[in-house]
Amino acid sequence: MVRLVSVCASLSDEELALLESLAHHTHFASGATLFTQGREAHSVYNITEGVVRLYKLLSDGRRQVVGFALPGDFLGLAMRDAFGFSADAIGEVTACSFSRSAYTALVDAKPHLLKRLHEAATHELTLAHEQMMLLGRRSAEEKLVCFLLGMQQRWARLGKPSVTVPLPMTRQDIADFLGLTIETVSRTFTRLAKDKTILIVPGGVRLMNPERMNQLAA
Amino acid sequence: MVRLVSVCASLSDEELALLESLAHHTHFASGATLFTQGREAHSVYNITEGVVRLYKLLSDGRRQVVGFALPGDFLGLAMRDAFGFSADAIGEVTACSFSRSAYTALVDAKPHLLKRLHEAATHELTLAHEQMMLLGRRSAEEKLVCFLLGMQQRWARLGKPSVTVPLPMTRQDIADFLGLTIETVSRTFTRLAKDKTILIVPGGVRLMNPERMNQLAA
DNA sequence: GGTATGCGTTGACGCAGATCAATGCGTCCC
DNA sequence: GGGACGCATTGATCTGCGTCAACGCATACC
Repeated sequence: MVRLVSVCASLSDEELALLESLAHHTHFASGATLFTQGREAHSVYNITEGVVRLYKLLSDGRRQVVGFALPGDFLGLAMRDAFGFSADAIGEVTACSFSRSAYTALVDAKPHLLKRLHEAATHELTLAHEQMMLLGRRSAEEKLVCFLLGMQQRWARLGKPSVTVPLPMTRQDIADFLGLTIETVSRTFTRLAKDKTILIVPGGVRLMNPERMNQLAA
Repeated sequence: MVRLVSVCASLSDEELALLESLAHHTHFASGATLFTQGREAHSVYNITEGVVRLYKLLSDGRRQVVGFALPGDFLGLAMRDAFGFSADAIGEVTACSFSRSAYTALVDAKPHLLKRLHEAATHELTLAHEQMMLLGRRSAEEKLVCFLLGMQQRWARLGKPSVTVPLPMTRQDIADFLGLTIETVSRTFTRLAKDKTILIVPGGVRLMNPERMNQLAA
């Protein structure tokens, strides 16, 4: 889950063309699986359009969503041989896929590309640490507020800055990302809406009091 | 928090000597701070001896321990300019430190070293995802059992395989790592000891029923 | 129209783990 | 010795969030 845009910024036109020639454009229907935890990782994906849910399962069915991949994000890097988590499409998704061997060969040949990938992985790790703080030490309200601010920032960086944050994932997805239940997520949304901190709109949420939210996210 | 042993396995003798010549051996007293979250990252550290607590703080003092660094682990890689977390010594610690600029130059010059570092970072990310699952979806008992098994494995990989797991960190450190309170950690230890699943010994824990523990960790 | 299915909301109640508080038990230092 | 301090344990009580259950409200299909 690494942004290709930034990764590719260090490539020459020639190298970009090479990368493009290796890519397979693929479409995934809503709910379709891109790949499954534990399966051998043959491909690497770059999301072109849509949102992807990344998650791990426990044997008894408990689920932890480890992230949501947005357009530009790269999937399938963080594994030696097998995928460390599953990924499926939230709504329609288009992606470029690369064969793992071609990807590995390219990376071996281009050290500055590797450097970008390493920077990206390192950034992911920082985000993961933030998420640990959130999961281990924050209240339900703080979790939800941090989530909304985080999604807003991510959409903004993709060139869609807005106080209205699109939330294509279900309440259950959000709950499994934040370590909560669907009921707690729903109740917390309702409470924030009653506060006039947010306004719940179809397909998302409008941030009405970002100042208070930033204060809660501290 | 990346193991230098594995990183360095890909270096030639000459390169290892170069690395060694860049290193400053440093000693830290019990409780001493190696570096602080948010400060500019001038150095990179490799732990030689002892255990280091890695943690983030919230403005109101809530703490999340993001990891424990053991001998061989590398610290200070996951940041562009500033440290993303704080680190301090649990007991006496010795470490090699490298200036950040020397480290950067070396990495730029040795692509295969970079590749090792990237693999290590990627492994860290996988562990971080596991920790998210633990923090978001597991019960107190499961958290503790997973922690103990994880520490046992790490000591084993360092060449100290034993059913007696050393726990140099305080109960508070463990609590802050697992997203619990000190009281819950203490009570859960006591319950596991009454079960005869573990035996609490000075400075650690002896695993008496690894089978049951593995089952709980699922 | 009817009813089935999926998602979200709301309410009543229960419980795992937090909080508050006391006690034990080392080690250190005077 | 004794008391001060840091860490761990244990008990009593509280509470945030989970669980269970009902209901609302779309869209879909017969």
